[in-house]
Amino acid sequence: MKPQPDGRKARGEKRRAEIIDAALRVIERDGVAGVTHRTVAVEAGVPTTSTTYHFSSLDDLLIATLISCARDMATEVYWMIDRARSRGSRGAEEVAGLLAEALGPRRGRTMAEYELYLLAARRPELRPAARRWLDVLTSMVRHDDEVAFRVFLAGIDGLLIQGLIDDEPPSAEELRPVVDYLLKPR
Amino acid sequence: MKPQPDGRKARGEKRRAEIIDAALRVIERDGVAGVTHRTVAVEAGVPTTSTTYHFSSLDDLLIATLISCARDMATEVYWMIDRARSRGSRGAEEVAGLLAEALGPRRGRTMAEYELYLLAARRPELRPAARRWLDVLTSMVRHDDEVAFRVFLAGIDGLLIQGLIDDEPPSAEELRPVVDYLLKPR
DNA sequence: TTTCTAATGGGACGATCGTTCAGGTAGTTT
DNA sequence: AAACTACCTGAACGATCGTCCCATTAGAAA
Repeated sequence: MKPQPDGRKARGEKRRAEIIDAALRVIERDGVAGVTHRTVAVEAGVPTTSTTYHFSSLDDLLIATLISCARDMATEVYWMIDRARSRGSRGAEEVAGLLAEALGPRRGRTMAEYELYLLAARRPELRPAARRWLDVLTSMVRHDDEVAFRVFLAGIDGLLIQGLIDDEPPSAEELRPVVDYLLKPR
Repeated sequence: MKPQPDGRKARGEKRRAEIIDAALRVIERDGVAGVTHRTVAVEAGVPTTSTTYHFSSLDDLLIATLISCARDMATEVYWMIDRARSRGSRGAEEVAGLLAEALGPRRGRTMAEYELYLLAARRPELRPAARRWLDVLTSMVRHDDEVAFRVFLAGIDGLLIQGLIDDEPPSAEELRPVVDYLLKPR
């Protein structure tokens, strides 16, 4: 890694990243429907033409944003598993806590993630990104029971998407027995 | 029920229903993002102003469409349970078949349903509609085990949304063991 | 028949959209 | 120094958007 290959490119990539961050905030707040060159530019505090310069089209910006979101999600899953292992836990408490957090303070982010799901349903090129956190989980944990593991993955997604349409987000305590059931071997 | 209270209103409501049907087809094909007064009007074969006459705003049209979609979904769930009961089945085969159908021939409709979910996540007034099929299921089946039932509901949703980002839709045979696991008492 | 009302549809207005362009700035290379 | 390149940005273009206006049609009520 060279420290300064090109100061101009470094600044450019930094701004590009800032635009992606701003776009993600717009998605969290208003959904994919709220993403325009102008709303993202205002959110990022840059002129409108800056978003068209760094992304060849609005679609490019949207795809880059959701892929970035998916990478963050996969990273979080990775560290959650790592944390649970270091405690020698089976993970039920960690999973219930993460779900409650995803449906509470991080609700906007969770909605953005499911908008990625739906976008990936219509655009095959986004599917690897949308499956990323599933792949991380699949590759990290031991599969004693293939079917039980698939049920676990589906259960997580179902609890999240159903939690999004609850009138108020469920607490970790409410989710705990369901997660326990999902993780309990038989 | 009077046969003809007003011929004009009858025609009006018929056209209103046709517009909703057209809007649903647009959502299935292009997603909520593809819904505009003009695209829906073209799909329905009516002039643009007709959609603005029957719906006070585009938002009203979108909401009416997704509520209609949710009602259809609830009706289907109702009859699926009824059919399974009349066969004396526990429903595993019916559920697996319904999932495969939802992810295969009826993929567009399924995507539309999950766009309703996400819209409901942002608009509390849509949540009762989005929860409707869950409520139908909850009210119709016996709850021996509350937690197991919640796992079942979450599992269905998770299998559907994950099936939407598979490269090719899973078959009923592939889904069967997972559904069996979800339904098996313990 | 006359009057009233709901539905219809052609046309257009202002707003906002994605995108382009051309000039300007600043860091890199020769 | 000059030449080059990458980034930046104000301004504007054409397309499309939601919505409104107003004349017309047709069924209901008088």
